[in-house]
Amino acid sequence: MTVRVRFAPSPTGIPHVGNIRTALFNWLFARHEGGSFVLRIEDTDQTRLVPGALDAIIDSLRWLGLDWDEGPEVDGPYGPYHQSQRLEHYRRAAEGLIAKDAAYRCYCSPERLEQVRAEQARRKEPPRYDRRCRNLNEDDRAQEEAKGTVPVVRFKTPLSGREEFDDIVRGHVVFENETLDDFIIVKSDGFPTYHLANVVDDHLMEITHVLRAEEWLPSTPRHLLLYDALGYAAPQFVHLPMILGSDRAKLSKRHGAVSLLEYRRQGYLPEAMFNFLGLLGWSLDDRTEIISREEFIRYFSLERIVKNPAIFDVEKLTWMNGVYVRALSPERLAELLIERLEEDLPPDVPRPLDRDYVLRIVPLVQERIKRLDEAAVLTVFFFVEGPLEYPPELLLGKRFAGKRDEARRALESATSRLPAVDRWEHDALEGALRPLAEELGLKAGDLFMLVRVAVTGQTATPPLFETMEVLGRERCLARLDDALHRLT
RNA sequence: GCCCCCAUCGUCUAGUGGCCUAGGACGCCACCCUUUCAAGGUGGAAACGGGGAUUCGAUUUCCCCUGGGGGCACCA
Repeated sequence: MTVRVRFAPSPTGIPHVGNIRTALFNWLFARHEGGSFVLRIEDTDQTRLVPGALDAIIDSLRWLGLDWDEGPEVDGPYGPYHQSQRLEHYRRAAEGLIAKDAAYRCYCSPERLEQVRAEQARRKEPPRYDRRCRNLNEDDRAQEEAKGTVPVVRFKTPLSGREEFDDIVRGHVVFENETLDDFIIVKSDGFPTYHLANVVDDHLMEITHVLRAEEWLPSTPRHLLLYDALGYAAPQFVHLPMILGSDRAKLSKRHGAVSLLEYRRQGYLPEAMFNFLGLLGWSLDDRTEIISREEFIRYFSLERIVKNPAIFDVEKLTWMNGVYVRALSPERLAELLIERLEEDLPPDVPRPLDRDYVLRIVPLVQERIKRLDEAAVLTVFFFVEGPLEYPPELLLGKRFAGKRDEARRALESATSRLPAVDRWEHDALEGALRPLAEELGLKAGDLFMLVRVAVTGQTATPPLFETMEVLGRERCLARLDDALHRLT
């Protein structure tokens, strides 16, 4: 039997890293097994649809390279892949259950249900449907129908017995039926609930393994009951550990950056995110951190999925992203940087950026940025034309604090010495300034810092002489001159 | 309140009865390299929640407790 798995998001929000990790594990399992990865959209709640959510889902998956074999935009033999287009299947299934007396119509109003729950809460009882409509007779039903009450359909849960199954990561799990209630399978608007639609589709689409987040574990007995009542064979269940926020609670917008696309915006690379997410709840061995997509596919196994929840640690993601940034080819990094810088640089910097120029900057920043969005601050001075903006005190720094004259003299010497450098290249520049420091009785670093600020307006920059080389003679001398004026 | 799951450094994890004086990684600290910032190198601090039981021997098996998480909708 070939493996068929699915990722079944509902378009009710932007997918967060936990959702996508679930997609990733499904995808990895399918690719490892040579099976199929299905994308199914669970849009059965018409009231909660969020515009743009579907695009965000597709965007997120594509960004990580999680391609699906069947689903939206990819026709397959089991379509359609939007549940809202499969209502007939659910309706038929529900009717079959009613006919078999495995389900029944319930006419209780939401208000009454609310009351029941409130009452149960008061008595510290578990909130459950009190099964009032479970045994309605023909007359009762006719009466309700006559009143025009639109019913829901509830599953007739056995009052005793138990549901058990072997979860691939959890092991043997048992639920007593008496702790379950008669859950709704068709809402009054005629749409199925998750439970029904999910079971019907997983069966119809011949899904072999259900990999989903652990939050679904408690509803698995309901699904088992449905599979059984419908006469379907249940798939293998694989409940994945949750990904929690730093407060150990379920991920929500409350946790700041949680959406995958938000990380993309911050300048994380898809290959780093892929690697990081793949290691949240799964590991290859006791030492491997950097794993390529091919290796993930080759080695991924359900057996090595961990049971305990994981906290999403951005710090480690950021480190890993740095590893991937450094591994990029200069050409690729230049490409990414151009796109990014054109976005982030001040508006007066002319676009488009010159590719060859950026290519010269790349080696200076590659090992200094962990995220793409750090590039702009680190490189603005390469792009702005006029005088730099920085407070004069920055020139003085710690070394020349209160010694303005000394700083000015040093800078003057440097400024007058530099024009004589015939080749404006880093080694020649260093060859001019390093001896000068000694002549002036200054530590090389102190003189260099003075020049660095004059030329870049910043105290943290790529190596000074390489930077000056890229900036070019004219711009450097003009900035040196400008700095001198600020000191007088 | 009821049900279910989980439990190794702050975090991600290795570990499946003796190989553990518990390994790796991020982060943190120190030192080295160094013109700043990084990157890199070296070293360091840092964990088996508690109690029973099984066993010659438990991080590893079982039970209880505690702690954490999840679920209990006409949401998925």
